[in-house]
Amino acid sequence: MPRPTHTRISAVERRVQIIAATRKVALARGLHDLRVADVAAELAVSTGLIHYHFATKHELLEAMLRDTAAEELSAVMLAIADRADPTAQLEYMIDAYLPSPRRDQSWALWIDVWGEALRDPEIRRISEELDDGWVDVFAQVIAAGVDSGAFHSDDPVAAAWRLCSLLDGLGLQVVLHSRTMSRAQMSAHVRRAAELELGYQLVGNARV
Amino acid sequence: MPRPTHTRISAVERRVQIIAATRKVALARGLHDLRVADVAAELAVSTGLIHYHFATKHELLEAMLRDTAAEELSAVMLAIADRADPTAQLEYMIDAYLPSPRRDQSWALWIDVWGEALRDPEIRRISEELDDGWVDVFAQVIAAGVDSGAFHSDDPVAAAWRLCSLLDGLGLQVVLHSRTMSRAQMSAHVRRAAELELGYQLVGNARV
DNA sequence: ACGTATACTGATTCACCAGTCAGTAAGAAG
DNA sequence: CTTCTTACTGACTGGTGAATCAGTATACGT
Repeated sequence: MPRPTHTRISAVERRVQIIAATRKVALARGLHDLRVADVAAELAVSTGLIHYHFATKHELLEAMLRDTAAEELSAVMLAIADRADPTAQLEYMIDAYLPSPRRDQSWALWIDVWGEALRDPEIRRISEELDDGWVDVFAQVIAAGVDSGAFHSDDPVAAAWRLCSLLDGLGLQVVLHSRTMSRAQMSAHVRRAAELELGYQLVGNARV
Repeated sequence: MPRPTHTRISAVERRVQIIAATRKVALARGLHDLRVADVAAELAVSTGLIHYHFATKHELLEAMLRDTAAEELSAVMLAIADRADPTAQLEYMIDAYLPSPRRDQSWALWIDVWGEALRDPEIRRISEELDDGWVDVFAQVIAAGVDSGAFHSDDPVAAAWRLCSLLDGLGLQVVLHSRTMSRAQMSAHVRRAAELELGYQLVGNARV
């Protein structure tokens, strides 16, 4: 004799709630260890409710990742729009990409996503769009810098791919093997690579 | 009334067999989807036998990854020793790192390992040692090239970390999003980065 | 007030798979 | 040959967690 005890809210509102809770659990426990029951517990609702709104766990994760990726991208783009100077924009983007105590969970999430993406076309698509998004923004900033004479590059898009990929590879080291590489070392490496790539000195580039 | 029907072999031999079978299954099905039963099936033995030699699945994976990492590293080092010229050595290493139809499975394996390493200190250790190993070899080759005047770099180890991390980041794109980046594009990116980093022209560096 | 669409419950089902264990035989040692 | 160690079997157990579903209450429209 099951009986609902909780507040009824509209389906759209509930979906938003559930996605937020899913993100919270995924960041805390990791994508791999996330159980539908955890998400339900987070909202103090039944597991049945989660499945009422999302047919499968896979669908739930997909929605949450899509949402998170879009949010991350729009946050960077918004922050970039606030700055006029390409130099300041590049500085900001590099800082925003670096792992940090506050962002380590998010890095871990996307590293898990890479593994998931190997097996799952939908997830692969989401990860691809996020990567493309970052590269686009980097490329725009670099192109603007080339126009203003602050940087030079004969191919801003290619330079953006190299910078982004370097950030991915280095970030992986920092998150996985913090003993081997610190955030400060990573920062120095990226700044050095940006110097070489864009013929430009970023501030605060301590030697490794 | 269980009864053994198969050839008895020594424990050491069997362990080697099982590790090889585990690697095969992991490459084919992915680390994530590997079941102990698959490994047993691969050798046409019982699941009990696997657990007789490896107490847990985790122990089995650990042994297999340790083995695989060591093998990969010694293969590169051997190939490097065959070449006297630092330029040829660097060429070879970059080619060996690039994903290819033959190596895609191995890339997928290590990408899965990154995710696993997030949660597992032992696996993290193995991945760390492999990465350190590659960087060591790169650093030695670069240092040799600096001595011979072929490259210049004021910090071969740092340059090696940047090259290796770039390779990881780009390889990820190729394996995950082959539509976005091809092996040829990756190759061009790496060669371009090596040029910038080492002040040196590698052969065959087509523009992207 | 009444009916109906819809949000929600939670016990249950179902499948999966690592790890166990009692029993069995090969082959080395004496 | 007998004994004893060691490799090996395969049915079974136990834990896990996604997904189901019959039943229940709420809110909204009429």
